[in-house]
Amino acid sequence: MPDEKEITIYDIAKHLNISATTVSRGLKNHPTINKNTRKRIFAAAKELGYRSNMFASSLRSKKTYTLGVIVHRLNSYFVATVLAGMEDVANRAGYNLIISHSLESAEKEIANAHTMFNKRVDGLLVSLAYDTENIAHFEPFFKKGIPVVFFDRIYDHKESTSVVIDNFRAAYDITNHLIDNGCSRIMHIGGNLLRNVYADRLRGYKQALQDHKIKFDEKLLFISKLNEEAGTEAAKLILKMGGKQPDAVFSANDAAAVYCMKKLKEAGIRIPEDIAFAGFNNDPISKIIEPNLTTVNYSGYDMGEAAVTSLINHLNGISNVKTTNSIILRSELIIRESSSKNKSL
Amino acid sequence: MPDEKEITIYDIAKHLNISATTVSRGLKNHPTINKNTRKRIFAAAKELGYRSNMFASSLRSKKTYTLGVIVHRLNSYFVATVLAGMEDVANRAGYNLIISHSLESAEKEIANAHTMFNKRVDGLLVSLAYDTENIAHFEPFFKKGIPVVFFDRIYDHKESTSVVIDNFRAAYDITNHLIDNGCSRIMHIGGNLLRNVYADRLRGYKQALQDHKIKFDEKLLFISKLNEEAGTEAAKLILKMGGKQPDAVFSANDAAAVYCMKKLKEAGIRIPEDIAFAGFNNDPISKIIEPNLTTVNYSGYDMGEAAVTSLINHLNGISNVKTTNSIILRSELIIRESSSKNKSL
DNA sequence: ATGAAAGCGCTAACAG
DNA sequence: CTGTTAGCGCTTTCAT
Repeated sequence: MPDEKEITIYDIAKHLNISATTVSRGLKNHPTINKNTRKRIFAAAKELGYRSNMFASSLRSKKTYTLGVIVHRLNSYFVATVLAGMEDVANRAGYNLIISHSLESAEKEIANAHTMFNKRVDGLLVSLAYDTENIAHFEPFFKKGIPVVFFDRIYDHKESTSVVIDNFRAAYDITNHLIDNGCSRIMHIGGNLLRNVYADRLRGYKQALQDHKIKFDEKLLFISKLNEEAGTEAAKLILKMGGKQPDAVFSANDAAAVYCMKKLKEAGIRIPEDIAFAGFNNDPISKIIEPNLTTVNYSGYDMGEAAVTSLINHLNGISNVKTTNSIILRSELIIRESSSKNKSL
Repeated sequence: MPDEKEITIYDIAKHLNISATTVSRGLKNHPTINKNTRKRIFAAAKELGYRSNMFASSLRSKKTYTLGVIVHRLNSYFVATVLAGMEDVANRAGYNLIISHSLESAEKEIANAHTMFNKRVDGLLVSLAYDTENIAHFEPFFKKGIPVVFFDRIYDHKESTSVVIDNFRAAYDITNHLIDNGCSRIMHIGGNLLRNVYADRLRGYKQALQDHKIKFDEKLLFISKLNEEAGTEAAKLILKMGGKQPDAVFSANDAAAVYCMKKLKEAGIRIPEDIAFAGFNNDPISKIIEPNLTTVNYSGYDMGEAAVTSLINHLNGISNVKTTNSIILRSELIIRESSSKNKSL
């Protein structure tokens, strides 16, 4: 083992004939240390190959400069963009990210929360798993005053900030768009209603129907995991409907929409002529499927940025959870061929 | 701040009228501690709400039970699968993962390596960024005897293990497949040749050509970043070739293949009749594009599992980098419609 | 502007 | 099987 021994601030202190205290302060650019002394300290640190011992530091100072992130999955274009946004802001502020994923399982999310707690993150960023029923596993954070920010898949809680888009509005708009294109039997492929994103999208859908005097039909609601399998299942369901097939499908995400389209196309259904389609998220696959999928776009990067900014502000005592309860980001409807019954673009 | 004070092993010790040492050992299930005492310790820990202080522990023991992971990007189906495999094995062995991404930039990779080093990870798992030229930034790890395992995008280094598939062979096979389907002017969309994966795939492609007495044509080689833009560029290039267009394209990844196909289709080129296509990685989009894309499949999950297993074994002194230099995983050719010139499946 | 001393919470000898 | 002792490397009063 070529284990050169670690250089500590004491080594630097000895080397410079000053005290460890001064070195510690100097390294942190403490103002009470002579500028020249500081320079010498940094030079010595570099020369000796010093690296700070975060454990010793954290043990003492009780700050870790680490933020925990729990996402529902990693394998998602949207999530990856969020993480990129988070990392940018965090790094710029001197924080590091510990990323973990729940794989959509509440059980794993709970385990991750435990780990984060034990790693003593300074703050936590969470997008809930598909089937998380309550947030008891974050209670320890609240109790200790460790700030928790929810993003996208949020949970309303008086002690934490949420970063979201107006899912209700976006769903309302996209459903209206389908109706404007002459659709009236619109199927909705939704997700677990425990999750705000899916509950709100369903509400928006229902509201749009109601505002056009279209009666909500229970049979046209398909709640699922919104994955490939779910999309295929939805298609099978549609194919079994016989004459009462929908003339449009609004899916709460792009994946389910795309796999549903795929299956229907194989069965000879024409899109959008027979059935129009709309998704949600503007995933890259929405531009690969033919016809290209109408969807809702919102910036994961901005969301990540907003979430971390809010968290760090809070950590610095600049903002307060009591005043900032939620941050709403912009979203936009992207109309593509899959929903244009009249003309193909 | 509702900052209840932290419970330490001393609190437990006092509570139970035993020494801190015994508590420390008991918590770790040290065999020399009476089974009954252990039970009482755990009960007390739970009762008092104890949580271990990893900093104090790491400071003392010099082990962090943390593995660093540096991937080229997060936003990739393959990478996400790898991470899932890694997490499974790591967690089961009591290790945690710190994940970071270089966003394909060598500069960011270097910064990440620094961070990992300062966080004192017990071991490192790396898939290199697109343009990393050397691995000087991992030198500190080698020097300190911290094991580094490369996976997928590896770098041959005498002190570290690599986990890969036989890229040469896979590319050779897929090119042969195209030739067997009657193609002879096969274009290759490749990546940076600094990366083993792309260099090996190019070699496999060339070897297949040579074995069929087809001369390698420099004009049919397009080196790029293999992203959406690159695919589109490749398509433009093909369209400009006039009569000398290729009759097949083998892309070193699915993304470039798919976006190239998309552009060509818009221009009226028929696939596979005019130009056959093959990609690499079996990304979900390969099954969305029409016609479905022939590609090479290999399990990211298995790769993640293998990499972490190897790393942990090494940490436990079970295996040795000097004996295990590389682990080769299985891959398979998946033939779909995009390459079947004769009949559509 | 700098230093001395006292821990932060845990673990690793070494003793019993 | 259990306890005593002595730090790990750093930060933080409190002095000077």
